[in-house]
Amino acid sequence: MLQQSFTYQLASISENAIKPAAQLFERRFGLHVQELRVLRLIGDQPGVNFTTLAAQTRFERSATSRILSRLIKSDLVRRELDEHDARQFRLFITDKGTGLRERADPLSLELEELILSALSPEERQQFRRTLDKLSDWLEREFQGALARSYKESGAGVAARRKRA
Amino acid sequence: MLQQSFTYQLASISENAIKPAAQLFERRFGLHVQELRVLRLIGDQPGVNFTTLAAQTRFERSATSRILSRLIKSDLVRRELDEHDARQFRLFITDKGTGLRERADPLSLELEELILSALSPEERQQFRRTLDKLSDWLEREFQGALARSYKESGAGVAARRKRA
DNA sequence: GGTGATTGTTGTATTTTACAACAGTCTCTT
DNA sequence: AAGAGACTGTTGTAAAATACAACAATCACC
Repeated sequence: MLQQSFTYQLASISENAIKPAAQLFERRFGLHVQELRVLRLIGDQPGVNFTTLAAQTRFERSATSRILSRLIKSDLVRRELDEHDARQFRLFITDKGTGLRERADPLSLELEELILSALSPEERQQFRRTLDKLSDWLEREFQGALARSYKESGAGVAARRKRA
Repeated sequence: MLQQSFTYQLASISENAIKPAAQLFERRFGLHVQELRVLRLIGDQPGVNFTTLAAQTRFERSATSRILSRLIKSDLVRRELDEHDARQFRLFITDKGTGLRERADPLSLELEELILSALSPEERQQFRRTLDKLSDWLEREFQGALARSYKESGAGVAARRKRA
């Protein structure tokens, strides 16, 4: 095979791993992985509000909001008004939601096992450590470093984007 | 932070790394990364035909076809009819395309350097090895292993998909 | 009590992605 | 040599994902 760029390789791994897994979840539980992820975030942080939640999902607030309303309609999540601030909701997982998680979480772990089964235990450990390190750096520093190294005139950027 | 699923972490790394890089390329060269990738594939395999190419891009043939036509219109790629089979084209990179690559490729390498700069040289090496191993396994075996472990009735699958 | 900020939702435009139909060409069979 | 079927690459279009901005309700502060 050709010399593969690292970023491409990463993208392709994550796609090859995620897509089939996502389909499996959808078939089994009738839930998109994104919904499952929001469900988990709420389950792990009883009483979160929307803004905090949306910041963790890495999709748009609007998307998060729609996912949320589906979860509520399916009775997997419920929300209460915050007693101190009527603008906010506090979100909780329901018993039904907990039940779903109890079935879904083991499958997630199994799948992860399966994906990583190509690696030896040491490799696996090392790999996770490296991933942690890398994702940390990417979230915190990378964007800034990139901007510093490759900044261009604001005008140029804006102009190009319009045209495209 | 919460216990992160491995697949989610991968996706988020690749997104955080790729998106800003892609924007940079677009600003600099007026080319989407996908187009750049197709350009590279053609440059590295002078005379490829469309089907082979499409199999390597990991997007749809239709998408590949449209990307290709943009590259041709921009005079970065040219195509000849295959002399033995009039159904096929053979694709070549043009001088203009080569010129573009000569400017774009170094930037790719630099960016990759920057992304991986969080890791020590040993980590980096180990990381790439692991990625190779993993992507290999995912491409070759994983889908099959998944199907074997988690197969469900074909009817059920089809039915569910209709409804969704 | 009025101004500006914040919370979460909704409408809508834009882009991406997928699917399927298609014309042209080939291969193989009879 | 003619017809069936398979292949190549392109195109139209539907569906889904994504982004953006407007919005009503509420708050906080002067």
